[in-house]
Amino acid sequence: MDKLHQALRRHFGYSSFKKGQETIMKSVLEGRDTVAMLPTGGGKSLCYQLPGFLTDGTVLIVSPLLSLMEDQVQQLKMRGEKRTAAYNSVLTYQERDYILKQLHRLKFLYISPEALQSEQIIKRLQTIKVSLFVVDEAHCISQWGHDFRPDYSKLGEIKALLGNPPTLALTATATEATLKDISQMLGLAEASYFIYSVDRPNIALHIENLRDTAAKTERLIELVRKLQGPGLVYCPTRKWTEELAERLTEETRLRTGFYHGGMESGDRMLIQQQFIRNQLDAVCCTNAFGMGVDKPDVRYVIHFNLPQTAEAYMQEIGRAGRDGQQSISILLKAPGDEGIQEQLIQTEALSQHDIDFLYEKLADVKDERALRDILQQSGLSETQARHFVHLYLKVHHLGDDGRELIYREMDSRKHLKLKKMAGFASITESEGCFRRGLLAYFNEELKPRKNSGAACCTYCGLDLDAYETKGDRPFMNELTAWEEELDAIFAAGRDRLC
DNA sequence: CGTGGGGATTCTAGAATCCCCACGGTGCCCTAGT
Repeated sequence: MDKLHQALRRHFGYSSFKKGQETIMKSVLEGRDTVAMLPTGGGKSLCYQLPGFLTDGTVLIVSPLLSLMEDQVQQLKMRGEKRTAAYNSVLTYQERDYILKQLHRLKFLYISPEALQSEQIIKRLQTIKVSLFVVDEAHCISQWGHDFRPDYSKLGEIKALLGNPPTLALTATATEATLKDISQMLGLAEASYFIYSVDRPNIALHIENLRDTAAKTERLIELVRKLQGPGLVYCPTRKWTEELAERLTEETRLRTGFYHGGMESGDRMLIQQQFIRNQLDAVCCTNAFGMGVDKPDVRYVIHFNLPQTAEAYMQEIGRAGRDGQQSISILLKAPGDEGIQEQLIQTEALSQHDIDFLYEKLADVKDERALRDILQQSGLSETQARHFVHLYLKVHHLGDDGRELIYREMDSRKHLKLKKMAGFASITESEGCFRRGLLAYFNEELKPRKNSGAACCTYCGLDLDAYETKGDRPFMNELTAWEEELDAIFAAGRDRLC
């Protein structure tokens, strides 16, 4: 048995690797920069955890969500690896100080791109050996780094400040253009690429065209009532998640919840936990729900509106059928769906006129905080202000006025988003196999389907009845929920005592 | 594009109606002053 297999057995208790894992790890262990795309549930974290055990130094993992970091830290600790920590705003000052002092003893350190901007932590990281620089959910670099979370675009600089340690970028869904963007932003000129199919053959792809929103609502109720759960319903706005959850509860009597970014973090955790523990049959959610929700048996994902991009669609339907069992994704369309999305993109970008106005207001302000305060008072949203400040500081650094560059950047971001949106809309409208069209967007060819039991898509023919509930289903039953709750409390208590 | 909050207007002194405008989705971050 070779070193990798031995370590796999010793640290994780597995006897074999999943597809792709071994080649990716070998690349990492040879010290090469590596970009890897593995399907959801393909065991991405193992790709840096195992090499971490086999090399000296600390593995630094950039992660997009606090909850994701906490989950990973907990899992590693449960496996017996105590030299693991997450550095973020959840910690108290003392806890943070402790981590900074103990940095050289850590095997795995999880951190957000924002926390990684702190001079203090960079200075400390420069004194230790970073054996591997990992960017988890690396598509966030491309998806968010340009505007929503600009700190993602600075990871390349930080990697350089740390002496360019070997780097591993991991994602489940990316087009060729996104992968290029990731490598460019991280400064990976000569990375090795390991790209596996984005296709999920066990998820049937269904599209239904309906007259209007009212018709979609009726159809949704009918579907949720009939389909084998549990399932997710992706909604376009926060308000829709709440309204549809209420309608579904009334009309189907199933246990339905809602989830969006405007909720208290405690409520968000509760819904996630209830969904994972099968205490909810369906969750109506915005695109906030999903990353880090590792539930194997989600049976359906319904989209109440067109997602903004094909990447978003793939990611969201990918939350179904991680156990490999038959699952279905249903896209409900109605004329005018794109209008709302398009308007969102249009209003988010600043016009030349806005930019001129801001330039006059800012004149000689140099301090970043003062900049942001003035921008907030100008009626910009927080996201708009952050995006502008990011570009403003970047072009000022170059020494000229930079206005032209900002015009162009804003405009090209907007057009790129509109293009992606129109691209996905046209895939859903074109004649022919939907899966083929979708895979073509990711530069993939549809291979002959081995598993003849799995349906492909609406065009190729699928039988919705096959996805209906079989036998009795657990209707709203407070006693069951109460007993499960108690079990969970006892289980948690036992863990603590051990 | 579609919706909803809020201010202004209306006909006749407090509520009904209108119109305009803002908003819509994704998450990190101790900022400062109690």
